[in-house]
Amino acid sequence: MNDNTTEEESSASELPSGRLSDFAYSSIKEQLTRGVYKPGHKLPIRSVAEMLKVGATPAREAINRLVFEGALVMVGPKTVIVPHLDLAALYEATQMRLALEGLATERGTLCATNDVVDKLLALQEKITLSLDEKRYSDALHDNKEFHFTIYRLCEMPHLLSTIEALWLRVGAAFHDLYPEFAEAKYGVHNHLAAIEALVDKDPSAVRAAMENDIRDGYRRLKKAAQERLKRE
Amino acid sequence: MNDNTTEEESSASELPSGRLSDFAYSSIKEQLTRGVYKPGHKLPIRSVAEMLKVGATPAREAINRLVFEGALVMVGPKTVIVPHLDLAALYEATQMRLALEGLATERGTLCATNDVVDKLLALQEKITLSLDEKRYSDALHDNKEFHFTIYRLCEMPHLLSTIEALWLRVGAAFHDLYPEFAEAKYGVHNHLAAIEALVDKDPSAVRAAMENDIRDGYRRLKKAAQERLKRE
DNA sequence: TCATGATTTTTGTGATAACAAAATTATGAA
DNA sequence: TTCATAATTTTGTTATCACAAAAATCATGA
Repeated sequence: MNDNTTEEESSASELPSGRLSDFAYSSIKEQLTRGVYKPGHKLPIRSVAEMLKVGATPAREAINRLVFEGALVMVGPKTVIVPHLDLAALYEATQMRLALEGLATERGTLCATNDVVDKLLALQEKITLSLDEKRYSDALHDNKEFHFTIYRLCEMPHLLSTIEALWLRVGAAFHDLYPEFAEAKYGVHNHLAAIEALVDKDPSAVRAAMENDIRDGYRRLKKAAQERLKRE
Repeated sequence: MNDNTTEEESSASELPSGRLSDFAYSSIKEQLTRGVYKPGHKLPIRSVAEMLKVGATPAREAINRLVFEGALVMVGPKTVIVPHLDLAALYEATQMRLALEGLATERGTLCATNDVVDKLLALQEKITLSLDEKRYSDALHDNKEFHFTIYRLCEMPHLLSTIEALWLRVGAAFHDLYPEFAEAKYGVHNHLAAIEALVDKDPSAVRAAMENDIRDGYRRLKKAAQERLKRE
């Protein structure tokens, strides 16, 4: 388990290879981060099973795992849904992100090589380009890759998978307002500051930059969520 | 899911009520924290199922969940075992504990009432008494309760369950050397400092005390583990 | 004694069916 | 309409079985 970390995403309907439970898990997970389902959408075992063309057992296992991770929520003994916007949950996730991603950043900084810096620079360029061309989905994807390229440096596998679960949790509940969220040149300044500090091998400076990035994202997401909630 | 938080432990073989998966989960979990199994002990689905007198499905689900939480480890495609002593894992868990429990402490401090302070004082007295009478198991239990009484104050449910998973992970791998670990008046000074700072409503002071407690525990556990590893 | 290959046993996975409980829909009265 | 209740459908849970793959055991030869 915990093969979360280095999976390169697969664009379309991948053929089930390996354990069907894992296939079901990553399928639902991808649909969640792509915003296929609206908040409140029900995910009954049999429907998921039929959709993915697997039996009930793998579907059940995948759903349970996602509930456990917080990417889906149980609102009744027999009803699992995609989570609604929830500012308290967003706040909690953000606080945990600051603590955990801050830790990973600081610990990883000293292990950074030139390769890493190059990769980060390349990623940042891709992000900027994607934003200019309004390909928000790509921008979000590379933004995630930027963060995790740093977090992977510290070689703490469980820390990494815990952070991934947090991203998934936020992504599941807030994906549908990512477009408006991404509008404002998301995180460019913070990313560049992080890279510079990384070159200087200054752990607390890198951490500060990343924390700023997280907080900026939180503020923007919160604002978008509040406006959305007001409108409804 | 995540009914982790406020379960009062049940001393003996509880009767399966509610979902059998949950029953299996808490049974194994309790056995793990009680140190019933030596590190390296295999936990095959069918054996667990037979032991708990449930079908294979609930046993499978419980085991998978514990693997996911890190309380059990997979060492092969078909073999999960109780984890061995692993100093790197202990270090990683400690770093995460410092980040997360520090967060919970700081956030909870301002919400503390007099009731809480009284409860903490009572717990600390129980701990000291248990240690004097060499009832280490009781001391460990109340020590955990002490910590979580503080962590619960911030009302961040997912943060809490993540912390619980960390305790379980450390407990599963290191339980068998808790006696030697607990010998030295574990944490008394730090706990008292935390209580005082809590009365003063000084978040960073409470956090510092709790972090000290975590670090002291880490050092002692590490030392005991190193000696154990050398002896073998 | 130890390594290596073959054989047997064990084990995880996934499909399926039965059951009880929950969720939904229909019904009826105020 | 609105609310409570009854009927019906949906749904999660669990046990069981078959199968393939892994693990353990045994046999063989150096």
